[in-house]
Amino acid sequence: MRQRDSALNTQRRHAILEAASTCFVKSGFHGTSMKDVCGAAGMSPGTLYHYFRSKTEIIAGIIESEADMTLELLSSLKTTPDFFEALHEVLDFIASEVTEQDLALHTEIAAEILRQPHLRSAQAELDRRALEIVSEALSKAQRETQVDPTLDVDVTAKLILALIDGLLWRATFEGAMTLREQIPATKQLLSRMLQLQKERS
Amino acid sequence: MRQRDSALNTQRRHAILEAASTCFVKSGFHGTSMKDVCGAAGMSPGTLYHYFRSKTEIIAGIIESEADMTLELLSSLKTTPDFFEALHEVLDFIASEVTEQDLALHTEIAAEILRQPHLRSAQAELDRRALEIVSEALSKAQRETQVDPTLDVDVTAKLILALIDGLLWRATFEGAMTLREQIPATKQLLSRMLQLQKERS
DNA sequence: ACCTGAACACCGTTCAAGT
DNA sequence: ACCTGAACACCGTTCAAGT
Repeated sequence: MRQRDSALNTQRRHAILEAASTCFVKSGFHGTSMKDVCGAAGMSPGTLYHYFRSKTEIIAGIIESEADMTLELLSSLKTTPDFFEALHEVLDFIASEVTEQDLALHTEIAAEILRQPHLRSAQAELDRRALEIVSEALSKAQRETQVDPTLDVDVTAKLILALIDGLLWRATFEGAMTLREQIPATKQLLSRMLQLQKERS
Repeated sequence: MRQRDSALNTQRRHAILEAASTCFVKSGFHGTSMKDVCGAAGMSPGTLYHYFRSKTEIIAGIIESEADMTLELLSSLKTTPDFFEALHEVLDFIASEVTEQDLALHTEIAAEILRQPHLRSAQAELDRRALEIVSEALSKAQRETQVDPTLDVDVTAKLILALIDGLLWRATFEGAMTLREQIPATKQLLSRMLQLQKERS
């Protein structure tokens, strides 16, 4: 994407993303003007537009760095010997690391993803990769008879991700504390959903 | 909220909401200017601002009418003799009635809810009422031994709503068709989650 | 190339003036 | 009260000019 990548270039871009994140958490995406970001980053509008072509591209930069972390987190599901233990670790990580501040930024990002077609297709691509990781992890767990082999892995993977997305969405309104309270029940739900079923009536 | 409610008043407000919805579906919330809404509704800016104090208040009006439908849909869970049948009907309704256009409007609404504090607290209030309905329905189903009595009704109700929200959120990127394909697996998941458990191991 | 800051186009909202 | 449309304040972005 970027043609040149000098030390100055990456340094300035990073500084802008940091400044913008701070502003977005404090005042929201639309509550902060480009002038605000310029002030926080200590540069003029012309300079900022030299490194980012638009306000949306700044959000895209923030999304990109968050996406890497998400995919890395999910990857542990593919390498672990115990699928359920790894799944619990993922949920615990979300519960412990997600602060009110993170949720505020997540909210601003989500709102802008919903609005901008370009960001939406980037998110769709991220979702596809996340889905692939979880599907493969489920297949592996099925082969090792840890997970009910009658389940369709793609559909099941989508449900798992939908559940996590829904929990984060609701945490936006109810706060990080309520999210944390949901975690044990979520683990139980996933166990009942995925584990080998006994014959029943 | 409104002090006077003459026929002209309600009629004009309704016309504005209709015009705005059409514009938002076509161009998005930020893609449509107040001038666009004025044109679609056939009135000048001054007139529009006579009936709605701001662009946000227009979205608030749309949300209000959608919220009523949501709560009414969930209410069937409380009155039904068969909880699972009613739950399946709710899911089927969502799958059948939600068109790509509905999702587009839902997306714009969601984005703005995330952004505006005033809308967020309105959404939180709606969530609280939805939660109450589902919790009560679960309690009733437990008393009638249709649902596992060891489950915490509040936590379980939140999980059900989170799952539905997550499915709708993902449908935003993957389309209404994919949502429909998820419904059978969602029913199975909810059955495993809620039904009386046989002893195991 | 990297940077400045004034200038431009646009949009949400207001308000003096009309009926 | 209901309505008009010009005017205001603000914001994302650009560009001539500098180094």
